[in-house]
Parts: sequence; structure tokens; C-alpha cells
Amino acid sequence: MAQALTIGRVAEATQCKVQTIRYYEQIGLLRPPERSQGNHRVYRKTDIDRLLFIRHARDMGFPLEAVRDLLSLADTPEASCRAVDDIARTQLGEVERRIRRLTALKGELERMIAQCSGGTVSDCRVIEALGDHAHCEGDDHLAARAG
Amino acid sequence: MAQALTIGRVAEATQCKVQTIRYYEQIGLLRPPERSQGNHRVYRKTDIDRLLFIRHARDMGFPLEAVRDLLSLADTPEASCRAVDDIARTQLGEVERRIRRLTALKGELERMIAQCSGGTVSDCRVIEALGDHAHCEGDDHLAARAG
DNA sequence: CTTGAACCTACAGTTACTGTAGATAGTAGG
DNA sequence: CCTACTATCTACAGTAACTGTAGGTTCAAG
Repeated sequence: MAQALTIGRVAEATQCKVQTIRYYEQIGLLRPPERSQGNHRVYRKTDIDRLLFIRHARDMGFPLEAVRDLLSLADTPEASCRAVDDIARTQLGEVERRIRRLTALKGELERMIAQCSGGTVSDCRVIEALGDHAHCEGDDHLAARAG
Repeated sequence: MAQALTIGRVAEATQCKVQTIRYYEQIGLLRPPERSQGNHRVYRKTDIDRLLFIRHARDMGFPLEAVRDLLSLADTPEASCRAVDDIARTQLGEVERRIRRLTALKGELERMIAQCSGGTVSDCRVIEALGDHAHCEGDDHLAARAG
């Protein structure tokens, strides 16, 4: 890799959009890089490494605030690993919660589709199911509404 | 159920926030209800049924645009059920995609957590894994980045 | 009547990007 | 050098689906 890259080249190298890179700088996840005489951003390897860390954490589903915390911890090698562990466990719990929710939804959708008569809307089991409040109120999915 | 309800009572009855009800009216999913002399919204059973349909569809994960389409179809009983079926199948596909993505993430998080040494950040496998680009580039999860 | 709750509209915030407009900088080819 | 095109800049707004807040009006109970 070359010693210094413009933002577009960094975007290519990291598969992260130019606008997103600027966004991360704006919200403080990335430090402002050096600038050329023409005011173009000039990224060094450490900048790019940091961006890749961010992207990797985002890909793992960590919300930006958690990424911020992880970066802070990564910048503090003598800090306890416990905080990192906590963040990761919180995220794992969230992922498991989402999987459960989606799996239940999958089952419902499959049932609705299997019952679809292929005729007209007036006979439609999907529409009927969506409009069926007795069923709806008997389920716990309303009460368990997720974000 | 009483013949007519104010928005707050509808919100209670449907577990849908007042602001969200107003939002749905603003974006055209709900029709503007009658108004009292004091300009308060007055909801009838048909209004509430429509809101419950919307909530149910949202709970199933249908995006608002799809909910709009489903409502339109529900208002057209002689229309073909095929369109409804298509919407539901699209949503099912999306749910399956998300489950697959989350399940892969779960596995990764579990591996990272299992390797956490419980010492300091400098020995931390979570931080190391997030900063590990050789590993990162060898995986397909970067390429398969979801929204 | 008073007081507090419910309701109203208008506008902005949330999360994580993403796009657009108008202007400047950089580069390659003639 | 000139031209043309691409890349980059900042500022601001849009996206999806809500959600909150402010300031004002209406309603209901004591």
C-alpha cells in the first residue's frame, strides 16, 4: 500500500463510501487526516487501519457508540479487557434477540403464504391474517414488539 | 368498544403511540378521521381496524411502502391475490436473509468472546479480531456487507 | 372558576448513513 | 498553456420509521 492516499482511494481500498468516511470524521470516530496544499485529505496507514477497525466493528453489528467505546479501549492497551468483553456480550445478546424475533416472523410468514388461495383479495389469507385482530390479540408478538 | 375514541384512547387500545398515529395519517396510511368541535380527532371502528392492520403488518416487518400496497389491495377485494402473495414472499426472503446474516454474526461474536483472555486490552482477542485485516480480508463478510 | 390532563400543529431529533449543489483542485491530452 | 474531465471540498438536506419538544388550545374534574 502507498504511503498516503486521497479519500477516494481509501474508499476503494476499504469498500467504505467517501461520504461515510467524511461522516465518521465528522462524528469523531476518525481523526482529521493531514491535508494537501489544495486542502484534500491525505490518509496514512494508521488512518486506514482505524477505518478498517470501524468497518469491521460495524459489520459485526456494533452500534456506533459501541464502536466509539471499542476504539477508546483499543487506544488504551493497559485498560481491562473486561469492558471489551461486556460490549461484545451485549452485542451477542442483541443478535440472539433479533434472530429469535426473525425466526418467529419467518414461521408466521410461511404459514400465511402457504394458505394463500391464489384467487382474489377477498379470499386472501394474507390480508385476512393481517386484519385478524382476534388472532392478533391472542399472540404475544404485539406485546413483544421490537424496534 | 365505544363508538368513537380520541387519539389517546386509540393509542391505548392499539399499543401504538399518539405520535405514530399522527405520523401514519401524515404519510397517508391512515385517512384523516372526523374531528370534534374542539378539533380533536374522533376515531371510528373502521379507523381503528385500519390502524391495527398497519401495526400487524409492521410487526411482521413489512416496510411502510409494502404496508401501503397491502392496504391498497385490501381496499380492492376483486384484485388478484397474486400481488399480495408477491409482497409476502419478498418479505419472507428478506427475513431469511437477515436470519442468515445474524446467525453468521452470532458465530463470530461467540468465537471472539470465547477467546477473550480476561486480561488487558493489549492481550484482547476481541480488539485483535476487529483490527485484524488479514483475517478480515479473507472473510466474505466484508463483501457481503448488509444494510 | 381553577387546574391539570389531553389534544393540537409545527418543527426538530434519532441512527447511520446517503445524496446533492456549487465551487475548487488535480491531471491528462492536445 | 488550454481544455475537459475527474476528484475533492463544504454545506445542507434526504432516507426510513418513528419519536420528542415547544407553545398554544380544548376538555374535564373538583
